[in-house]
Amino acid sequence: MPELPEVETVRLGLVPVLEKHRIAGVALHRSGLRSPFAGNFAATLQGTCVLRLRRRAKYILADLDNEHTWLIHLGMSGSFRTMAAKKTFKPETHDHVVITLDDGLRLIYTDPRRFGQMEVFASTAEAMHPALSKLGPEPLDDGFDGPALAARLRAKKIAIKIALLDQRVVAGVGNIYACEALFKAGIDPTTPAGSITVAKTRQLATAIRQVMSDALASGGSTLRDHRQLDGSTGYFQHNFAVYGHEGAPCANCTCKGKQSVQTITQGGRTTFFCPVKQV
DNA sequence: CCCACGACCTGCTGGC
DNA sequence: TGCCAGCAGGTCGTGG
Repeated sequence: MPELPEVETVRLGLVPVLEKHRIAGVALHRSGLRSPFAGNFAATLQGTCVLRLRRRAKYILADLDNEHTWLIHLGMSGSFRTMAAKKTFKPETHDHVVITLDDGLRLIYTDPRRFGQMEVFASTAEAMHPALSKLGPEPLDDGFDGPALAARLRAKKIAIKIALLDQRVVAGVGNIYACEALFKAGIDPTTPAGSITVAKTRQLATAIRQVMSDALASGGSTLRDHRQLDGSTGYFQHNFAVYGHEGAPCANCTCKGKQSVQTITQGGRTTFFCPVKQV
């Protein structure tokens, strides 16, 4: 599912469920997700209180009261739902992790494709964590602007679209929002990243921030799997200008529908763009 | 270091 | 109706 707006939407939904609550029980319904649950995963969570939920890039981080951090990545198809612990629970096929909270709520993690990730690590080791240590700037943080982005793109020869998917360049951007931001900024997705002008780089940074915050305000985008905890969908998918619109006139473009949205494959993923606006 | 590509998994869609 | 190729919001490892 999940790029920054979807992950942040899920985090916000988890806050009232987890923060200041004690984990009474952890049940694992298989040995792992993308990789096996590391050694003491369930035992380390068991009995701890969640102090705070944070997000970094596409990771949700829960600070526990035992000096450990619980890391969650939703992969492509991960989602959470809750149900009262009193109810009988019969796990469905892809319900992999079931957490019981001290207030009698049950939190269920479902992930059909199992590209997700869950682990616990000592909080002091966060700065050295392989998945977290190399991440680029958060696009919604104050410091993210044209120069900050330019510094990460400098000298790169790879296509800008591919660079935007690199989490070391900007954190939290995925295929949808990379396409949408490049459209908004009017940049050809195949442009070598390091050759984009200062002015265009500034527009791109602004476009990334705008797309991310607009999507967040809409609860993210639901193509298939993304759900809030109560099962409701995001609705930013209705505002896509180009993503998923191959052959259709792009929104608000100078081509006025005469040209249509086209697709190319970059890095094995589909890029949607307007050949008139994005030059 | 850079980059292209396949692997990891399941489910859905569209074409035949 | 059934089967199968192709594709899907992400990351990681390998090889050139």
